[in-house]
Amino acid sequence: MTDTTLYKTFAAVVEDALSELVASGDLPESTTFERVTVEPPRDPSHGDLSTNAAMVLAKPAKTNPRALAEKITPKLELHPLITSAEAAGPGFINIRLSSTAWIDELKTIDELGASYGRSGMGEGTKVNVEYVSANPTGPMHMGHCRGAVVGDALASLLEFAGHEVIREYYINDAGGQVDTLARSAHLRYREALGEEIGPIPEGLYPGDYLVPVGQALAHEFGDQYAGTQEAEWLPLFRKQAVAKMMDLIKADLALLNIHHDVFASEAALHEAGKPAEAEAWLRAHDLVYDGVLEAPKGKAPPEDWEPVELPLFRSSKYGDDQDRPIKKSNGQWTYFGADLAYHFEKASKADALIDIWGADHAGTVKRIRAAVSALTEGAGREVPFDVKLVQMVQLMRAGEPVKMSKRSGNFITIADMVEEVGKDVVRFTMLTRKPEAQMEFDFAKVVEASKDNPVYYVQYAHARISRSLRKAADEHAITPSADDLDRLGEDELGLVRRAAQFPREVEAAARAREPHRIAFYLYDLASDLHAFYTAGNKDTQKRFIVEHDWGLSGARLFLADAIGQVLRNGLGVLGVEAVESM
RNA sequence: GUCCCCGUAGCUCAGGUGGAUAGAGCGUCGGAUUCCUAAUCCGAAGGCCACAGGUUCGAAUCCUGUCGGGGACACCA
Repeated sequence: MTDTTLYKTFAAVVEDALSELVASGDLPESTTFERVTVEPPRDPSHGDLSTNAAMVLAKPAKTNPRALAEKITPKLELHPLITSAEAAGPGFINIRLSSTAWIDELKTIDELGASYGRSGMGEGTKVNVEYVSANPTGPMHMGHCRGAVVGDALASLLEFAGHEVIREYYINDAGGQVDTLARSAHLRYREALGEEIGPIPEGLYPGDYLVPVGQALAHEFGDQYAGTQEAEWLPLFRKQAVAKMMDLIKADLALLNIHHDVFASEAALHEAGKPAEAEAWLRAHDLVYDGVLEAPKGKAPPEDWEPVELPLFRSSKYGDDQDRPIKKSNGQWTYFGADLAYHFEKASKADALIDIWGADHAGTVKRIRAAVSALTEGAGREVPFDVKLVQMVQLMRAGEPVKMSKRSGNFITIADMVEEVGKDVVRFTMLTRKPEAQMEFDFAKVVEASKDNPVYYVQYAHARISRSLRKAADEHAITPSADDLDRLGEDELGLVRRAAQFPREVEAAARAREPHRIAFYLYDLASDLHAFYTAGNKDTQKRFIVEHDWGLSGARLFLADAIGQVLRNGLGVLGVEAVESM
């Protein structure tokens, strides 16, 4: 993809000027431009663009920033679209662009359309984003929601920034909690066959969502497993119940418009012998050894604690606090043992890995990071691994915390939530905070005070544009036109300036892997649009549609159309609908 | 005790991987609506960027320590 967007164009212009100074001997041969930035200054009165080049390069050039800046500015001013370049403050170079530059950018937005903001930055490298990965023991509840949305938006963002993305879900279908699920399902199965089961015993899942599972099992198998030994039905019921739970979970995710490409099964990983393979390799490289596990740190060790010899992975060699067991004393794999093999599997099919985890798993980051380093390094192809920890959402209702307990079966599901406030509100709200910060989500606020909700604010901006375009077409037969764009004034170009930052925001957000930045950017863009629009309430000459001045109207509608396009593109990345009317 | 995250306006939060005078929303106060639907806009007040050192031309941002909040420290998943 060619870099046709404005900021990139002028970054190149600055670099060309610097290269000339290298050629003329004003800058040393060894000069690199890595630290040189070209960006819009915070304070718009400083111009359209600002570069720190003189400040960054003064030291190697053995001069002071102002003097160096004086050498750079004349070269910049030769460019036809630069009206002025001057040294300011401690050595910034402030650049002003001719309005033609912004009008060109406006045309670029129109030309690129849905691709405006798309970047080639990722160079097609393959990133695996694993998110949600909720245990298949029940429907999705609020605790999963934030990670699901953040992961999904991040995946879209990386795609938009030029990566190939694999959206993956890891099904923990091998552990003890699946036995509990199977037993709970079996109870419901007996219930469906007409047995009186009474209250759900302690230790089983009480939720109603298992009732239809029991019915389905009764329908499929009749009473053949009703009175038999557990060993006869357990494996079957595990499989069946997990499959049913995954159907439930997929349906819940679909409500948020989240769809994974790959569902990886932990049980399948075991069947394929992957953990054993990893262990063999690690043992051969002295990264797994038989040793005694340290007693748990902190307060008192558990009462039944006794030292046992277990196969341990040398995660401490990679920065973890201690070595971690990959197998239990009963010979089964630990969760970590499987997870290690799982990540190695993923790494073999991608150039980079990202996991989205709940913050309560923070303690296991180091060991997995260690395992990925050890295994991918050993395989001769180190794969970068990044974990995004998503903090808990404190669910509130009118200022009061909403208590949730999975044990009692009393929890707010994603389905409840989407039904109550809508998909777009859930998604956008989850993205209006950086993920590693704790957040509150108050139903009452989000629903009742909906007009104060940022998602409506942004959507309304888009709706206003759509409405204006419709009205112009229906009532005046006017459509956007590029013919008179030179009649656009400073107010209009201000909107273009903001819109032109979208590609930069996309790249910055993708680099930092922080989709929430797009949400904040869209809010700012919407704010500019609303301000512009409202100015037309008082002064009819400032409206998109100016009666009897169809040339100016066409140009303003062209602008409106372009802003709408950027809003659509940004909302698209976040998976939020750009509505036509509200 | 160890590790991770957080600490910015009264409240909820941004702050582009070191830049110029720290920004929004809500709330408070004062304005704008015979409308391209105000789910909007304009203005005012409100700050020791937790605290103390350090790094450098320059720090809310990076480093160290202290304090405060949250979370994790099992062969669970």
